[in-house]
Amino acid sequence: MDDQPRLMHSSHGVGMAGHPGLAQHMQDSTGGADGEGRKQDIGDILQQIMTITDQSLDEAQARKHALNCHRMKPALFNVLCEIKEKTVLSIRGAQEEEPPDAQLMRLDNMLLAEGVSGPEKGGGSAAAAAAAAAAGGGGSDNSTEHSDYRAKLSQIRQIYHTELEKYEQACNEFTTHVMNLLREQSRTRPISPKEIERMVNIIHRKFSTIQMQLKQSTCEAVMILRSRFLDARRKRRNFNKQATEFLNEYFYSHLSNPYPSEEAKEELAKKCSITVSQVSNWFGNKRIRYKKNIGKFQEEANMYAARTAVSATNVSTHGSQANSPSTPNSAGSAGSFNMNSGDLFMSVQSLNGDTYQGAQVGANVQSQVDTLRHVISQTGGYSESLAASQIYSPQGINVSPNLASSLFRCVRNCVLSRYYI
DNA sequence: CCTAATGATTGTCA
DNA sequence: TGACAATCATTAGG
Repeated sequence: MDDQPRLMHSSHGVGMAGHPGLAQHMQDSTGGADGEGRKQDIGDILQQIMTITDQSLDEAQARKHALNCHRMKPALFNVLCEIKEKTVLSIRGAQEEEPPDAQLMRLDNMLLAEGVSGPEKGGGSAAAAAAAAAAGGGGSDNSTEHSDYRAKLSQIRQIYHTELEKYEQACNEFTTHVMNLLREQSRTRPISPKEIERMVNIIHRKFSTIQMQLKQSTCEAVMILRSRFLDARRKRRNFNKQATEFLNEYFYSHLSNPYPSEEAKEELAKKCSITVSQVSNWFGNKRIRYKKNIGKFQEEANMYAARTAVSATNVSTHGSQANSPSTPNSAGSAGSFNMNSGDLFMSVQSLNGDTYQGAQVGANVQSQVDTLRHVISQTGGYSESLAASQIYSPQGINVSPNLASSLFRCVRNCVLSRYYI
């Protein structure tokens, strides 16, 4: 406490606690004749008061009692009252009510929003979810990070509440102690109930300052936790295998136009447990990387084409519709788009396609043949659809048109010959 | 430890 | 605003 709690005088003439007959004493003390003797007495009393702290507790109590019973005590009391009245003016100005603290309100709001000072647990998880949403994160270990965040937040919450309780308890104890002390002192010096009340206010203000520091530290802790959580989410995590497969499936089956609509993105996001923006990122990356080096992705493309063909065939053979098995739901549409609508995506490739590598083409063709063999053996022979699919069209191979055409024919013949055996 | 793969970010353009 | 291109930063495999 930097500013000593000074006793405040209430309005003039208010009775002092424990001293209803103060005026009487005052009049008694002013009319005396033996001034010298009284001065001596007062000097003694003051001396005793000054040395009271040097004495033991029992001694002090005894001395206090003796002072209370001293015949000059009322006179001393009056003097104290006079001094107090004189000092009141200089003190009064310092006792203004503080306006509601904006910073405290901010802290309170934040603690409430973060679920630290809220009514019940669960606010923490909401905040965690909000943080996750803000980070745009998803992913497989989503829940573990959430629980980690929740655990840390509830730890903070617990510490906060424990400390708060401690402070409140200490504040109450101290207030009671001071009030008792003042009541006790009011027997020897003039203290009004209002002054006691003011003293209590001062104590409460001091404790609320401490509370604010606690709130501030808690807020800081939450912010640090939150930023760490968000940073962790911002870290790159590879998508799980299944998610990548879903994305690749879509990409290669829509190779002619690998630009999923918003709805398609949402559906993919749902299937892959990632966000729509992550889907967009993935397609953005995929398109550009595919375009940059088609050869590298050829095998992957073949694999997914084969896979979709297989699944399409399975669907068509097991399903009730037996009309057109050559048009698998996604691959088929892409294929037909490719053939009819001039394949914008791939035509871009043809224009700036400078990645021709002879050996690579050989490998590509070989891998295509292998894939097709595999597909045929799986499907029990179904080649027309595959021959028409964009993967095996001349445009689908990143070579000069003539070479591509001949290779394409070669592959198709190979396939057809196998089929017709 | 090096390197390729890959998800995310940023700046630019139509 | 979405796509693209370049780049960053992290992960994973040898």
